[in-house]
Amino acid sequence: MRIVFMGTPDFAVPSLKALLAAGHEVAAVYTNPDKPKNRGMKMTPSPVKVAALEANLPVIQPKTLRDEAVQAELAALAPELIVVAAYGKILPKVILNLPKYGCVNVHSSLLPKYRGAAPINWAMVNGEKETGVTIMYMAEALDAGDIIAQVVTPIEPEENAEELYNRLADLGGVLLAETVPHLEDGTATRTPQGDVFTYAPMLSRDLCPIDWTRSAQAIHDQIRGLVPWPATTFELEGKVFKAYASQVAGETDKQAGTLLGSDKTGILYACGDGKVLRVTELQAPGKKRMKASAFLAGHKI
RNA sequence: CGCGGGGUAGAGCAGUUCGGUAGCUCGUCGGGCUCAUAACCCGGAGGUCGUCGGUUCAAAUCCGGCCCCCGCAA
Repeated sequence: MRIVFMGTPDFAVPSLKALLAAGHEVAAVYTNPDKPKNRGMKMTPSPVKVAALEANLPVIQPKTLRDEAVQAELAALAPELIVVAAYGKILPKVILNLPKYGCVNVHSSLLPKYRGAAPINWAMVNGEKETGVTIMYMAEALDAGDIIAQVVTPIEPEENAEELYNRLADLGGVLLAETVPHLEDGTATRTPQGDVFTYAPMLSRDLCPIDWTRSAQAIHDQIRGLVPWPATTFELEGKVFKAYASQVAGETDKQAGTLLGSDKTGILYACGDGKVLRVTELQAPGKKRMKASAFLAGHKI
């Protein structure tokens, strides 16, 4: 099938590769323009752009899809299907109606739960036991289209959002490759999402500070759910540290937020439910992310 | 020129201000102790102090160049 692919971050790369591996003709890859990032604000291409160039695919990076010239260029590619995976732009109606088989989206949640930008993180932060990937037809409202296919996966108790992200990205590619033939032969189903849904808005720094009065499990979910960005924060020795991994460990009668000390593998804090949280991976200001055991080798707590 | 930190033993750090024997914690190796240990005790190995040059009797430390790394910022 002749497909135009649209995506930007790492999450979209397995989907693109799955289409290629399945032998589809990818006429072009749309991705967000290179942006100045990192130290020195160097211009950085998106992961999808890198993957597309490796595959010798044409890359198109419009600033907006509302521009008529951009739309005409897309129409000229004559896609039979447009596949969108975390592209980062809203597709106007003219584009939604362009391809013969429509526009489908790979979304990393079990819709209608967690529509929006950060479904993986929110599912974990909220302590969900399972999540998944949904392929759906795209509608004008964000992540509101009819569901074509879903795959469910458990959220492992000690997994972090980065690991889950990678798993879901791969699952998305697999599910996409399975689904496209059904679109082509007309056996794909369409299930409306209904009226009940939730949103997973963009992550922000407001979500980062630890509230030690919450339960140890809730804080644990927060820490692992915000990896690698924006990362949960806590204060130590008057400085703001980031926490990247933790364990719920034992009980205490100390007040929530009390620094209980440290052991071989981490720094111990009292939480609101009388449980202890052990921070096992952290990052000091200006330093790199490291195991708490390494940090403790050079710092007395 | 976006802001900032750093390169010292396998890891994490101190030492640099004020040049003078390379140090701490962890790990590792060997031995001891213990019913037992990510416990404790004793002993050992392991470092061109990023690199090139300069100053000096003497440079991890002072001066200059170069290389590399990292954090913030999304």
